[in-house]
Amino acid sequence: MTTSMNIDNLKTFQEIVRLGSFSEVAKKLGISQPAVSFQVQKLEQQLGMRLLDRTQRTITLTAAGKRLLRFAEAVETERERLQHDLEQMREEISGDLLIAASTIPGEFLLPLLLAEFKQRYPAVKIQVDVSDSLTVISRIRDNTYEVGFCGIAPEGHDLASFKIASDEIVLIVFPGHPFARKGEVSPDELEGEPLIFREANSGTQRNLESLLSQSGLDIRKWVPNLVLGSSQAVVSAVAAGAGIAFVSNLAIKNSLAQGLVRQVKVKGLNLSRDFYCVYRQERIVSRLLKGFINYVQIETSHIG
Amino acid sequence: MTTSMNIDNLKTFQEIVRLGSFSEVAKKLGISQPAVSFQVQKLEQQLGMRLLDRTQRTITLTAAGKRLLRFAEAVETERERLQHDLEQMREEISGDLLIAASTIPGEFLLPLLLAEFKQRYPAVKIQVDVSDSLTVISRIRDNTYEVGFCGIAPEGHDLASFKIASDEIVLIVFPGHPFARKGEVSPDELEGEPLIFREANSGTQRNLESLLSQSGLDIRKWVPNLVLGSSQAVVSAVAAGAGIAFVSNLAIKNSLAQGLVRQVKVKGLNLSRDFYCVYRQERIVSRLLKGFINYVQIETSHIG
DNA sequence: GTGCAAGATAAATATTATTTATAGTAAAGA
DNA sequence: TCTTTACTATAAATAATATTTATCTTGCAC
Repeated sequence: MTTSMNIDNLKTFQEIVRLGSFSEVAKKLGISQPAVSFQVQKLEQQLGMRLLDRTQRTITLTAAGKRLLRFAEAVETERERLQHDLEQMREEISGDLLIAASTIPGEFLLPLLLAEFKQRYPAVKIQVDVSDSLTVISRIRDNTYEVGFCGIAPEGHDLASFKIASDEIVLIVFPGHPFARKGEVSPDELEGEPLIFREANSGTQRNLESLLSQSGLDIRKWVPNLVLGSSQAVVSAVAAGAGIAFVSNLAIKNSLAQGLVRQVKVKGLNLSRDFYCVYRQERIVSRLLKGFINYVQIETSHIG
Repeated sequence: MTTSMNIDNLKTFQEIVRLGSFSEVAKKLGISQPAVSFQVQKLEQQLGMRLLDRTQRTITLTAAGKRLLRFAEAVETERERLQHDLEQMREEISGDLLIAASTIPGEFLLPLLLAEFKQRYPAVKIQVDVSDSLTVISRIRDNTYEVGFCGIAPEGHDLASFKIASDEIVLIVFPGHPFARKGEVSPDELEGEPLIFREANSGTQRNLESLLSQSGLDIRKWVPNLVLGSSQAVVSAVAAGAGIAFVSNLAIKNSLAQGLVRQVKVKGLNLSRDFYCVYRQERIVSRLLKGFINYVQIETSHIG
């Protein structure tokens, strides 16, 4: 009966008092009107007192409501101070960050991560250089870069690392394609299918080729049906029915959910890889680097 | 990403700092250890910063963690003040409360409601007198009582009322009884069944008899197999297989959920009724009465 | 190394909040 | 007085979140 009290509910309450209307508040907060009703009911039940006398046209605070309003304001003030101080602590984090990344992380993982990081720590300047996984690791080892992101966990005790994401190269087809119904195909069946690629000299493409050949599938013997300039373009082309393609599952989350493309298993082919954040433990001296690694850890902690 | 912040999470956080151990906190708060982990993770994600450096043996606050702790303490202080002031407002509510109630509300609804009310407003003295629904209404109308609870919504504009509960008289049998499998029986099938009753002169029993006879079912022609002194005793006897009985569904919630008895429909019999809280609008002058009615409204608002 | 203690994680489950659709209600206008 | 309107309340379904149980990982002590 004495359940948690949610700070959002308090904000809703404050807005109600300010605007004098449940539906206005709902509009303003981008939730439905019943949600506002329920939030008030929850507060009233938690406190065991009526907070608002609501008639059709007017909403008046009860004595208890007035008291709660003061509480809400006090909490709000404190919360703003907290926010401010934390910002402050983030501002203190400034400087340059030198990041080495291999293709997939550099293309799919880092853009989002870095955008959010920059928003939180605006004073930080970031440079990302893309190469392959082995180069990333050796550049971290020789101190050319401070942090690296790659598809190989480093050996040896000089480098620390943690997993940031799981990735799998998958075959995608457009939903009307015969493969879509089968769900799984054998490598032989792929021959003759119109394949869509990235440009042959792009990192993603080279990566793909080497990965597939490791699994015994040499895609170079297939003539590409279409060669495009970005992974997103490849996905769009598949969705449009122009052919089939191998892509990272990190690139197709949305398109899959929207049903624009279908994922098809290839028998005997398992191209899942983990990606790691790599750094030299003893290089973590700057607050910036420490903050960045903390940040990456927290933001990726939910990933399998 | 900037989701609600829960005051319970703050408390958990404070406890962690105090006890220095997730599992201890879990034990103390009566939740599982992973729940504590998750709460901390949620806070860290909301604030985008690491709050606790946790190694196997020790847990240390980060700078951000220290700041959050101060916030948590501030909120806690404010919450205690709020609590205190609301108690105060409740203390001011004192005096005598004269309640008239008909049998079912008096027996099933009010005990719980009044117990909680007394706990909140300890200074209040309550007297409940039980009679039948019509008497309740006329006693409210003539100002003998201040509030009434009965199974009839009053006519006329001098009395205000609102629904507090829905009740249905149902036939219950023990789970092994042939009726239990059928789920529905006709009134004729009831003849010869061992019926269990309350004493003939109890309010509940008289009520039941009149209700059933209104539906064309005269139970007085059946000889009771067993006569008991309380509704709970009747339910227990049915659960023990001593016979079948008509009872209010308000009395069997638990027993039903535990599978001790089964509810059986009787064809053509619909004995559902609503119960109301009744009062004279213009008599609500005392803070006590107002507080009581508010309280009842809030506590029963979830009822269909 | 082996075992232990403490936190992290995964998957399943329980709980809670929110939405959509609908009902109910007082006030305003015809 | 009847209808319309502009609100809030409610129900049922759904979505989102939190919690639990079971298991895993890891650093530390022995």
